[in-house]
Amino acid sequence: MQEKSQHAAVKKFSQIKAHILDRIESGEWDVNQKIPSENELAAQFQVSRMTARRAVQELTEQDVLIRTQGLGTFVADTKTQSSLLEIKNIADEINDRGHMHSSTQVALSTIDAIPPVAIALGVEEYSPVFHSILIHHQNNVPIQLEERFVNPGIAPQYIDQDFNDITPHEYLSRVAPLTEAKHSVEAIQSNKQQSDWLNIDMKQPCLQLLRRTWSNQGVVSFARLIYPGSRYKLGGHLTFHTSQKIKMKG
Amino acid sequence: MQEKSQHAAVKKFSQIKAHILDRIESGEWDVNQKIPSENELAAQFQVSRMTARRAVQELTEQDVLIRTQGLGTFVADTKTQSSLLEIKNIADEINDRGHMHSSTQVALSTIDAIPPVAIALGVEEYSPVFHSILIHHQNNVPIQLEERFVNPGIAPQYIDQDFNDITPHEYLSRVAPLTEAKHSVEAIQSNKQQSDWLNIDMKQPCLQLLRRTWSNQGVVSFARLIYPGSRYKLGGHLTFHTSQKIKMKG
DNA sequence: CAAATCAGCTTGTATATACAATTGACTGTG
DNA sequence: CACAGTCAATTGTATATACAAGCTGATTTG
Repeated sequence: MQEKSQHAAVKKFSQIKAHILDRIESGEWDVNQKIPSENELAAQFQVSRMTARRAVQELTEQDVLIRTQGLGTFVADTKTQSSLLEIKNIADEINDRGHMHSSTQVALSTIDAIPPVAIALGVEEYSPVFHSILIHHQNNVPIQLEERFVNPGIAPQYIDQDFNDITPHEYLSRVAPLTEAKHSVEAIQSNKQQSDWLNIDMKQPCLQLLRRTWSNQGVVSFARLIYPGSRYKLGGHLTFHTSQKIKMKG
Repeated sequence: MQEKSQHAAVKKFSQIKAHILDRIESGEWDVNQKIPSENELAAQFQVSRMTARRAVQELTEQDVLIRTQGLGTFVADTKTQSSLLEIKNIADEINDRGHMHSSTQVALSTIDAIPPVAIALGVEEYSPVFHSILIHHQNNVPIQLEERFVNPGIAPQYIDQDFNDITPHEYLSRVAPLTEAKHSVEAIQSNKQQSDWLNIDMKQPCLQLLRRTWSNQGVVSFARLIYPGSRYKLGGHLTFHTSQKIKMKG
């Protein structure tokens, strides 16, 4: 069965990025500590210097590292973080961390909108809406259960898609560019069905993120995203929030 | 020292970036319009493809351009959105909702910093730090368990306060104005002690929010905030920010 | 001793090349 | 006409190489 799809293979430079991030997040490499040079990384990972350089370069652009010509590369101070949690889509988040994202479509159908769904979507109660369920994996481990209700008036072709090829978020962004989104986060206990899909024990604590998205035509979709508490933290990583930074010369 | 002409001092890839930005800002290249391919730019500027690529690549990372493999490079829409969750302190949040906030001090002492706490606070392992535990209520119902570790070097009088009168957050804001904060959110199961304090059944799903706060003197405190899943949702708040102007250096 | 120089490391810029992956258009076949 | 296959263009990944430029520490020189 070919239900599974890999939206991206893990590139060499991504592996090196992930390795560097791991060392930093584990505390093995402290702030201001010098990290291996491009040549050392290249030798260690059996890649060319240019490939190692790319990994280091991209992390530098994200303010994770600081480089000085002639001196070396150092772990950046983490101070420039905001008190805002950035909610990104799961595929980008996984890829940004240098891991492999894949997803499995579990269901895709038209259902009658029960009142809470109808209210969230702004449609008539018991009118038909699209309903999809996907499981997202990081390195083949389930990390998010995505249940989504979609307004058929705004994305009428949603039902004809194959979400093994493209994520619902990606598809919806394409057909109805987002103008607004609202989130809420809470802790819940997984039920039997959810535990099965996420491959965790029953009644484990999970993060539940509810998201409503708008385009200029109205509410596009209402999604319930469930993450196993043991495998996911929201905002535990650097929120590089392209701020206009003052650069100081030391 | 050999003199160099100013023209040679400007990097080639920078010249190409400037050229592309000029075309976009002058309106010559409209939004969504296809721009010359890497090979065309390389030929036009008499550089290698990799150099032209670098210019286009950097602008893509700044959301000025959008690239699609096999298709080409296009001028991006000037608006990008990201949704951010705002984390507020519990007392303000409860008051903002028009409810009554109260808190109970459970513990306040000096302890030796075990390694994870020491790392979070940026102090020596097993050096003394302040430790407080409070329960916050909304309309007399427990809604947050606050466990906090405080850097004594920055708030030496923390240990002498009575946190039935003032919240730790309020006190710390007063003595060491916060400059930065970092959060992570996850789902956990409450243990016996936590369940008792929050007056909930054991092993209920809870939101755990970890917060590190900085002042300009360093890490002020590290807090673990636990909310019963049944009583609290982290509020969704949306922010749009238009892309900032890209300034070229050099 | 103090200053200048040099050697050796680092990152920065640039080139040339190869092949993979994706898209869209073209083309031949039934 | 419909469809499948092919092909060209384009971006994506990766390598190998060369030299420039900046920093540090050791060496040489005045």
